[in-house]
Formats: sequence, C-alpha cells, structure tokens
Amino acid sequence: MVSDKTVERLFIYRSLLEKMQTQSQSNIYSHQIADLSGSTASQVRRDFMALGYTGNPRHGYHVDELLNSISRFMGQSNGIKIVLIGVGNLGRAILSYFSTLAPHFNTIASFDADPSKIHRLIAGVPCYPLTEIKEFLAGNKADIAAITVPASEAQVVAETACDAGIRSFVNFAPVRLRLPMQVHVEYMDIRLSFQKAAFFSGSNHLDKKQETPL
Amino acid sequence: MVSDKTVERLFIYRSLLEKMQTQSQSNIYSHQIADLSGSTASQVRRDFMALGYTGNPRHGYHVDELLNSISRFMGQSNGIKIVLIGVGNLGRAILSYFSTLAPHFNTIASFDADPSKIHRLIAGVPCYPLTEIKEFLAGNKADIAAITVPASEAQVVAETACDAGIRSFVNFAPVRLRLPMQVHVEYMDIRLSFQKAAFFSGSNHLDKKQETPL
DNA sequence: TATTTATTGTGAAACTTTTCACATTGTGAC
DNA sequence: GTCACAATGTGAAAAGTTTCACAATAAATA
Repeated sequence: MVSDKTVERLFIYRSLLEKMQTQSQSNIYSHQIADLSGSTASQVRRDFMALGYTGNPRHGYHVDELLNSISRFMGQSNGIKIVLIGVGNLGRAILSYFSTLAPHFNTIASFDADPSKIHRLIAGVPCYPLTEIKEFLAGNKADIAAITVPASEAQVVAETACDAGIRSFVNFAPVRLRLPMQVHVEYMDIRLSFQKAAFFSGSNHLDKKQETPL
Repeated sequence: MVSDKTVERLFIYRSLLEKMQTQSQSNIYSHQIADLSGSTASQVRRDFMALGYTGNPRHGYHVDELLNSISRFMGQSNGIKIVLIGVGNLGRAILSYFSTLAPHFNTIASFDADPSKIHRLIAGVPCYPLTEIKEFLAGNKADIAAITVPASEAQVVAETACDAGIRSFVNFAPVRLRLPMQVHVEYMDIRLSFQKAAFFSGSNHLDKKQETPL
C-alpha cells in the first residue's frame, strides 16, 4: 500500500520532528520539513496522506500530533531486537554504535566462528558460536538479523537465520542474498556506496544539460 | 544520461563477473546475471544498453569483454582517494575495512577533533586536526570524503570539505546534508536501515494482495 | 462580517523505471 | 545447407514516483 520510499522518508521526517520537539517548536509547514529533509513540499504532503493526519492551512502541522501519527503508522520503534552475525571490525563497530542507541535498539546476541570471541561480552552483548543461531532463536525472539560476516559466508548464515524465523535482514556483506520473497533485506554495501560516490565525483556521468557551457 | 539505479546495478554486475572470472567461467547469460544479482533478465539487458557492448544470442556475454566494457564505462576504479572525517568507533571500523581493500580504495587521511588521536596513524592512516581539512586538501587531491562525525557536526564539516573542493560524499551521520546541487551525497544511515528493516519485519506494511489468505 | 493571505489536500500530468513481447540472430544438429 | 533453438536488443506498454496546479480553508486583520 505505501511505498518503500515513503516509509524511508517518514522515518526521516520523524527524526527531524523529534529534534523540533526538543527545541520546543510546536508547529511546522510542509516546506520547512522539505527543506530540512532534502525533499519537496508536495512530496511531504503526499507522504503524509498515508498517515490519515491532516494539517491546518494556517499553522501547518502540529509537531506533537504529527509525531504521534507517524509513530502510530510506523509501529513500535522502541526495543527493536537485533541479533548480529559476524563479530569482525565492522560487526564490533555496529555493536558499539547500537549500545549508544538503547533503548531504541536492543542487540540481544552476537554470533561468530572465532573461539576467542565466544562466550564473552563484546560491547556489552554476549557472543555465541555460529552453530547455535537456530537454537538461540528458538528460545529468544528477534526482529532483525544484521549480517556482518565475509561475503562468502553471508548466504549460508542468512539462510540459517531465515529458517530460524527471522523475516528481515540488514546485510553489510557485498553480495545479494537469495531468500524467500516475503523476507525483507536492507542492503548496506559500504564498498558499493563508495564506488557510486567515486563515479559521481567524476564527470563521466554528466548529461547534456549539465555539461559546462562554452 | 544513465540513471543512478543503473549505475548501482552495473557495479553489482561487475562484482559478480569478477567472481565468475576467478572461477574461469568464460560466458554468461543475462538470466544468470539476473539470478545472482536479484534482478531480472530484461533489466540486465536494458542496463547493458548503456555500455555499447553487445552479446551473442548463442553464448550470451563473454565475461572478460563484458567486464572490460563495464570498467571502461565506470571509469577508474583503482586508487579511489578517500579522506575520512570523524575517527570514532564507526570511523575507525571503516578505516580498518578499507585498509583490507587496497589498492581499490586508498584512504589518504583522517580528521578528528580529539587531540589524543591527532598526528597518530590509525589503521595505517594519519589523523590530522579537524581544523586542517582545507589546508590538507589544498595540497592533496581526494575524490571522496566520508563523514563519520556525530549528526550535530556533519553539516559544518561537509561544508568545509565542499569549500575545499570535494564533489562527492558518503555520509554516515543520520542527517540530510544541505550542499550545492552539483555535489553528490551517498547516504549510509545505519539507524534508518534498521528502522526500515524493523518496519518490514512486522506486518503493518502488507498490502491487500499479500495478506494471508483464509 | 468581509477580505486577505498562506498553506493544505489531492486529482491529474509529467516523468522515471521496469517489464513485456517479439523480431533478429549466431550456432549446433542433422 | 537448412532447420530449430535459445538468447539477444529494443520499441512499446505498464507500473511506479514525483511534481504541478488549484480549489478549499482556517485564521488574522480591518
């Protein structure tokens, strides 16, 4: 019903609005939200059509009410339960990052093959053997699995987690995952982002309109 | 001329094809590439129209030649020069990650405000004071700046780097950057990805067609 | 109360991206 | 040499997304 892109923007608007709220700004117009989010006023208004919350032609939107509407629409955003698979450099960095974001994100376990990491707390999160993913998830519900293993292992650990009931992944490994259609995957391919950034830093890509005039 | 999405997929195809090449597979069909990349055969063929390389109805595409075409189209992919701004947990993790990706990615400097980090090598990369970004970039050309500072500082360091000539960013801070139109920004908002993943792990989003039938 | 103003909500147009469908074609089998 | 096949390249249709444009409107002003 509502597109992936709209969902993404609604989260962005929410984050802006939370900041407005701490600054005691009580009302806001679509064009202000647009400026702050790099969107357009009509895009913002179109996105809000999904919420069933309606603004006021004189004062725009009421920040608190709008936030409530977005949060109601987005569902629970507190205590998202995450398991992280692969405790290398990147995995560890993400563990520390999320430890600062509690209670919104709650990393309940990590998994790795390296015996020196197993059964220790890493960034406050217990680490278990890769082989115990299924067993762990049978006894502990998680919303999301973060995949931070090397590319060569990503597919197999994702399948394991999927079998164990995980319906949504954030995949940091630079491979596409082949999973059942109803399973959601967010790709976070750092290498790819840098490659794209490098491409667009050059001038290969410029189309006719943008080419330097005489 | 060619869309952002096509560019992204071409990089994904390239990465697959490099793997094929190491496995001595000499030919490949559009539908195989599609399966491996989570795309469709006609999407793949449509994307290849940008390359000016044409396959063969009997044997599909020749892996080596296709790779050459993609790489010619993408431009230099070796020695992309990066500066990284903000050496916290995430910044450090990215520095180590890229040190394993040399010579494709070459992080030439990092910047931070913390005096205990300055003038040391971190993951093999020298760290300089935040205040010296402009000075450094005047003497050293970089293709991309990675922004790994806290959200509150992202806008100002991005502007500084932009003034110093950076035309393309990868921004890990959870804010949208307001920069001149011709400047490219790739957003890598980890928190946002997890929020989206959490949203799609629930069932809030299911449209009529996907709802469980009786 | 009437007027003015700036903004909302949204149908429709414009634009972008993906998928369909099929004529064309290189090659292996006979 | 001819036929049959399976894949390509691409015009056109479909689907998805964004922007435009304007009637409706809440409230401040006179």
